[in-house]
Amino acid sequence: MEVKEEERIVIAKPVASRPTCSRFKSFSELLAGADNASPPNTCSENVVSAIRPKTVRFKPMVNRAPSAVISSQAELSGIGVSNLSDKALKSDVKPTVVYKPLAKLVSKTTASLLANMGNFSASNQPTLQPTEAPAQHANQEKKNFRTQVSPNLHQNTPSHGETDQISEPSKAASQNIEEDPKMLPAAANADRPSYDGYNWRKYGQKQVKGSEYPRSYYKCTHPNCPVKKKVERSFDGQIAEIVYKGEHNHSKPQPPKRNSSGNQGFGFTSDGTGQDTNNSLLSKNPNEKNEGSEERVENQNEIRSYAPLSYQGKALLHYEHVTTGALNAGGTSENSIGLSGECEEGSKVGEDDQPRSKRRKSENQSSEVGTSGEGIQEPRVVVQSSNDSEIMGDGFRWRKYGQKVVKGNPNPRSYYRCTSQKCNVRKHVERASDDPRAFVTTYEGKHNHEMPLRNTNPVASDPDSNSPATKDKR
DNA sequence: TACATTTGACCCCCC
DNA sequence: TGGGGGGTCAAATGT
Repeated sequence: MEVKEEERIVIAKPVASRPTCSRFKSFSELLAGADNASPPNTCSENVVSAIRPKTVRFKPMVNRAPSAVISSQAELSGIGVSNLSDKALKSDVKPTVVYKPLAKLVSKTTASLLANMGNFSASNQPTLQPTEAPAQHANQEKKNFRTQVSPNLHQNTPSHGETDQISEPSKAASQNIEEDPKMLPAAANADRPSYDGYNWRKYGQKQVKGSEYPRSYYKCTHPNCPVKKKVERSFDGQIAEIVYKGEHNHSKPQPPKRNSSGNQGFGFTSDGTGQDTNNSLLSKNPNEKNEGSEERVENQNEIRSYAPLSYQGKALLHYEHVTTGALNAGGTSENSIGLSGECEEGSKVGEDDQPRSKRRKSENQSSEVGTSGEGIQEPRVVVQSSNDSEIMGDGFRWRKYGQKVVKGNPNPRSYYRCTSQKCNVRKHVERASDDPRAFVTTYEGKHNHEMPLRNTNPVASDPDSNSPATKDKR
């Protein structure tokens, strides 16, 4: 059957994370199904097997492209866009698309970018990413909101959190893209700038216990730059978590301004941490050391969270996404974001031009990062979300201080503290073992302060804001 | 030919 | 003090 065939393809594909099956079902669902013991499809199994591919290189399979796209979308949708998809998904058995990307207006720039994006046919992206991604990103970056939203609610109201979610999709897309791109010749990927605007080189990947996702290790390619980051991606290709270590001792590399074409601006590709990139790109703030900052965790997984449970229950986090980078405020910024996500490809495209080595060199040049003129961006302000803390669905700002795998649940548990100085409230979040899509949040203590306002406007809103300025100060 | 990614293996840290 | 696990290294592989 068709499915089988695809599965096969999947297997062949190195990227375990992206089960081709996605087309049929989202990975998460598959997982869920697996957990439930009711394997949704044969695919699930296959997928599993595929998960740990041995060095198989991706070959840009013709077939794959479509599938990939689809998957990406699905994933994306799943991630961010829960809204549309939610209904559909829920209603449908098709888990594949958890969320569908909402069609949103895209700025011209975005459109152009998209258009430029090579692989992704305009068809795909434009609809998906451009629309959502941008908006989402902006939000995301704002803070990594984790919203606990009911599945349905998710996107209905594009609230911040939602937006974040949305962004996710974009990210997801980006990620997917990223990954796909990875599939691209290695060289092409090399040192490619991520959304955060920095260039990263993958130096390792490992399956971490308790984590469903493989963890990838990246180093900043800038000479002498100690910054490293760990990226965990969900099978969907979504970034489950990103942790930065160290601070960049250099400004962001300028995005290659090669062609005037839209791509240019985004030279970056997502390393897999697409998120980061988003910010950076958008933000272009030279300052952004966002990433660099000690450790930031971005969880996007949550995006999928479904039902927001009250404190105790299973809370679904939309996603915790902390974009390292700044977020674009407003939808416009989105463009960039969305782009960014997609940009990978675009970026790649652009970068392809240059020899990898050059790319690296370009990094060094980064000093001007901010300027990148990629026309792409609209001067939108990008707010950098502070990676340190994020406003979660519960409306409070939390800082992740640990993660651990607890018995009884294969999923890692993340520990958060309320960032309010006087507040001792803590909570830990973990995926429900029975329902990977659901997050269980347990709170300890009571807040002795009011819930921080969430600003819709990324820039202004966060006190913590990650606005570049603030960060810098920090 | 050069370079990036993959991945098994090793090292070190923490419990 | 030992074991487990995370993080890093480096050869192999592929583009």
